[in-house]
Amino acid sequence: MRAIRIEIEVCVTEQQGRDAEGYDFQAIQDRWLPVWDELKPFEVDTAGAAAQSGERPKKYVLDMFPYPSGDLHMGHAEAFCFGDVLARYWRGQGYDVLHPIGWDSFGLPAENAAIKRGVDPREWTYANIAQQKASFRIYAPSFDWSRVLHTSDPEYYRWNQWLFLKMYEKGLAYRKASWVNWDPVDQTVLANEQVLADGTSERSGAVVVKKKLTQWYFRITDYADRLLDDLDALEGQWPAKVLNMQRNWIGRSRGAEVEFEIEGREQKVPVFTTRPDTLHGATFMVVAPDSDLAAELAEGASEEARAAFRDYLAATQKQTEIERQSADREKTGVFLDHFAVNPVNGERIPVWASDYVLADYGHGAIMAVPAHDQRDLDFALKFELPVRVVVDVRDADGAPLPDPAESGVATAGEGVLVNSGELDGLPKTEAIARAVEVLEERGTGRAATTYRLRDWLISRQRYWGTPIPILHHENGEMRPVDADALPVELPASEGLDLKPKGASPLGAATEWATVVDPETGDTWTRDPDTMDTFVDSSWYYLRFLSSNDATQAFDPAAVNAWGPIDQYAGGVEHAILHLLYSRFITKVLHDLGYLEFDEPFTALLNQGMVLQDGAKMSKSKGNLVEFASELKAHGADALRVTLAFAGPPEDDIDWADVSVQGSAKFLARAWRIADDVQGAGAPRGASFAEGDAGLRRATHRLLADAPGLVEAYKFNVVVARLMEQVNVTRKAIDSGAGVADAAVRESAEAIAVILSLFAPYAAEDMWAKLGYEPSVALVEWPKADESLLVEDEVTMVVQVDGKVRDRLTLPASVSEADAEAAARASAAVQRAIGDRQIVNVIVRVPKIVSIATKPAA
RNA sequence: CCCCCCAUAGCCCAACUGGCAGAGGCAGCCGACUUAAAAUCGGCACAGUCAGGGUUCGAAUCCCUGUGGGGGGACCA
Repeated sequence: MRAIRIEIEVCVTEQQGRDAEGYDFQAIQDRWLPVWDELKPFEVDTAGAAAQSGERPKKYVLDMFPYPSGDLHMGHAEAFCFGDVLARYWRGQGYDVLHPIGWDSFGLPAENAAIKRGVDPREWTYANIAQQKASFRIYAPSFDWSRVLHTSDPEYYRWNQWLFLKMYEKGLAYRKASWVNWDPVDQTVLANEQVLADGTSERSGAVVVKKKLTQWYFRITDYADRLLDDLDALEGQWPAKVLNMQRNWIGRSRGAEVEFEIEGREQKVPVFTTRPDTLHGATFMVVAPDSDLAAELAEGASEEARAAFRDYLAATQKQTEIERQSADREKTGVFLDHFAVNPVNGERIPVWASDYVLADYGHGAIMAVPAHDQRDLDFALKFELPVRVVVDVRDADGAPLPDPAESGVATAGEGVLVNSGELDGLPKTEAIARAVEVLEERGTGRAATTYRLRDWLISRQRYWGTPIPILHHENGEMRPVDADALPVELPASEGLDLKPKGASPLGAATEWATVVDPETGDTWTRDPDTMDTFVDSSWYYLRFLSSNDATQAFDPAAVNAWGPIDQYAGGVEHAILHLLYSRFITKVLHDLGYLEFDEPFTALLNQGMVLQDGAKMSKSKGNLVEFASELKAHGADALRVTLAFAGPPEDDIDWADVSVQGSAKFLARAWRIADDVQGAGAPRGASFAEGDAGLRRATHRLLADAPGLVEAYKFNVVVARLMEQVNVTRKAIDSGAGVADAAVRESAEAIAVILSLFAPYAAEDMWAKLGYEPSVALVEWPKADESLLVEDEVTMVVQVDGKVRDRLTLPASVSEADAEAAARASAAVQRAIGDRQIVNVIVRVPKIVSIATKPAA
């Protein structure tokens, strides 16, 4: 294995040596990197009046900023390739493009690496950032390097703290005791969004357990409706998949809240249901065993019932999320020795506790309608509770479905209400509306909506994050850190035990944590938790407009002139997490008056993953393709072209399916055209008008089509079109118009300009060979000449009964009548028609004539 | 169980959104160059669009059903 690798490298080296006069990516990279370092072609002024006047069109193009866990990998290569194609494209269309870069540099990997190796998380983090910066420099995305930010810099996270305090002021940040997701490996709490569907942590992979803890939350549920409804406006601009995921995640459910009286209890119990129409079929009530209500009811129950409940609750809490979620579990539960009163018919119904009811959804209690809800039916059959049909549901043939009590299958479908008093005879939808009216009239219920979305748990019991700027008094009082005392800087990690142990390491930094009020002499203690790093990334895009501003989080004027992001690019793994949080914070900042817009990302491109042999690359699987070695072996251009050409950007790329050599070959062919023109071609500034018409048409067709293709993210097609253009230009040089023809120069220039989206080095070198100054990245695209696009002659197809029977060469401007006449005159067409009778002729000039026939009468 | 997306040459992928199934690449084959190979250059071949039904003069494209794959949600009331 080792030997083969060396041999290959030797081959490559020899090849480079031999091609010294030809295309040599290494020499080209070495030539242009220092020039670009000097030129800084992508720095933009966002603060000046001109930049904010809107006189020149702007585009804010952003790639999701990287986490500095080691060097860049192929995933980064792909993501930043696509974002850069778009940034470069808009520059070529005459836009002022802001394309910044930064690092999402707080987070657990740094801390875990620090624990493992006994180094400061800072050192590890900033060393990795330096390495990634160096790799980026060679990979050469068109970043504005003047506005780099790192979220772990105090100058950044001080504004994170500012944001937290703004949220706190508005009541959007609060502390509560609740059952939370606890990661037993990383020893910290997690937000709901960080727990995977299988109940494991998205970070550590550990099975998440539930703990009751007091934690900080952001009140994202206040924004649930807006976060859901505003997705509609992103339709077509965001991938359908992400919109679908966000909608599912927010999970709005409309129905009604019904008040049930419980015998022997003053307060009524509210219950959420999507089917208020089936209230007459509610034959029992179920409450979540871990809810306060269950505990309270058990308290007032018989000794026996109380004991049974205690055992049941203990058993429930021992289960992991995975056990709890496993499909078709046998229903379990205990009778709570209480009865509720059905508000519509006064019926006395038993109250049970069962773990199929969740404490934190709705009100933690349900009305059970076993006839029309499978879960309730399973429970009713297990514990021999009554089942009453209140909706007459029929099958497709109109026959009544079997009685659920007999069949064991609940009937949840459409039907007409029965046994339901005033609702009898109404179809389901109308019955729901009427039921809500009745409840409201009687004051026993109202229309209501619930959400799957939970408030965002933002505190973490770890070191490497933004300290929460809150002080605690021993009397339980809390107060925010004064704005002028920000940032609350992290204490040095030296001397702190960073090992996960369930409590924040900051709590042990006694000197740091203790604050004495100079006026009162009172002692306060700093909140020991740090913020979820998704807080950091929820607003970083605003900071880029003024990343060096020490006086404010962001400059509202600049942000409103340049925001929102016109084009965001990144991985689908953030479909919910980052994108939802960022949308939320943007809406909050909008409501606080800082932002004119309330959606952060106008258009979103999700790139797929880079796989190897059908599997995600990983060291443990041994299928890792190293970005650094690929970059060294093939150069930045060939890598970028390969990634862009592999397929639609949102599809996964299997590295086994693509050919970097193929891309290198294409680049060499493209480059040689400029080389040929430099040697013997038309001079710079030559008039193209006299050039070869056929080649010119191809060039202008490319210029006409490329913008639409780029804007539709069809980068693979643009590269294919460039390959085609290189092929026809080669042909023109070798066996056509010849290298001196002006059309060849025109084509070479167009290739260089469009190629610069994908292969900035090769394109820059071509541009220089064509006699121009750097940088090609700043050149506005030549416009397609419409007059060159029209063909004089076209091939028109004639179909008879759907089959192609002839192809006619006709003037492009042919009239419908002439086209039809020509079609009818064709011998092949006449043969196909034979003695059949023509019933219809459809003419679409200049493409097709379609003749429909029937047998002669 | 519910929702969303996808299926085109051996492989990766195009097809102006209803109008000749093929742009591009990989792999393959033939030829040129070479002592030979690699590289390079020139050329060739390859599928009727997952299956079935429907709408239409005309369907890869629209509709229905199914199969296969990917993703999301899910004891959510």
